[in-house]
Amino acid sequence: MRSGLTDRLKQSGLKVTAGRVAVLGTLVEVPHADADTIYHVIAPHLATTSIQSVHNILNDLTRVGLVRRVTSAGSPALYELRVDDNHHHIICDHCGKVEDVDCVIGAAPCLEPSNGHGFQVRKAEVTFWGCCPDCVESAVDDLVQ
Amino acid sequence: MRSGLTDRLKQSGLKVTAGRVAVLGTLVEVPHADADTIYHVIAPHLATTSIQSVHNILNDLTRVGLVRRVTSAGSPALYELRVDDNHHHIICDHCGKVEDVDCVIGAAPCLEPSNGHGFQVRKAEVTFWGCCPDCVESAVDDLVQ
DNA sequence: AGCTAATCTTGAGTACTTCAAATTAAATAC
DNA sequence: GTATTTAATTTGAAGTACTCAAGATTAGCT
Repeated sequence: MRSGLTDRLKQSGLKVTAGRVAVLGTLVEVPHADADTIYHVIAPHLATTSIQSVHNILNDLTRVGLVRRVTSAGSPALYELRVDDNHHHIICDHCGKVEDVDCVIGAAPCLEPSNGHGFQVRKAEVTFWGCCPDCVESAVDDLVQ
Repeated sequence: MRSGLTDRLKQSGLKVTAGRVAVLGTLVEVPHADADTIYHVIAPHLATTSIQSVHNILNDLTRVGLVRRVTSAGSPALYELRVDDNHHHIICDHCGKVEDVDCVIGAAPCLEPSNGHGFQVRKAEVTFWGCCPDCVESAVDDLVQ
């Protein structure tokens, strides 16, 4: 299931190393993982690696576009395998679970701000915050915007 | 121009202290400021305060809803005076400048994801990334998604 | 197999933020 | 106006996420 990981590295001009394949492999299994999670997944298989190396690898992969970095309020950065669609994320307020969301309402209405202040808009990120099904039962909270 | 700051604190059940008024006053002047910026603005007027106190105050103000915390990739958190509309932000890739953007395209299309994975959606955050007018002249970069 | 540049390892260090205990100040009651 | 009570601030320490840099190692090429 992790076929082509080495090919993707080569095509991006990166050398194929055990660490990079392991990080990519982890992201195949865990769609949204932070650096620490990835480290704990691969550490048993790569005894000599470290959390710094994982950050290093993730930076490299992000730089060449194999991986996408997602930062959300008050949590460590998450990484996901880059898919070239413009999907977004929904995050659970309670447990922090992250799910992908296809771009809202048909086309991509969110890609054009009504007033860009003269900015050249390059991309738009949409993050939904809410309560995941598992947490909905436990509490019904304030619905402030 | 900073009339009503003390009233807002009282209405939120917070005691009116010099530090809180100063932080709110700073946010009136500087619409998007991080904790460090706020500290440097108020430090000359409140010699005994500290960056930790500023964080403390900002947390209190955020908790009661007087201030909104905005986190963006790779930068310290920014704070702004809460306005109860659902406006969003556009951030410059180069200089980090932040501007407000009214909610895209008329109503609030972004508040309903096409597939919520069963989440109870509470709010949506839209962040636009681009190049501000000042930086546009210097470089025309890659326009990746 | 040998060379070279890229990559990893290791340790230290930085930025931002949080925590906790003692001090201080604001709001209320007197 | 003063005392009381409760909340807020100060101060120091610590934690988390991440970056930097120097030397050791390894992938990919010839």
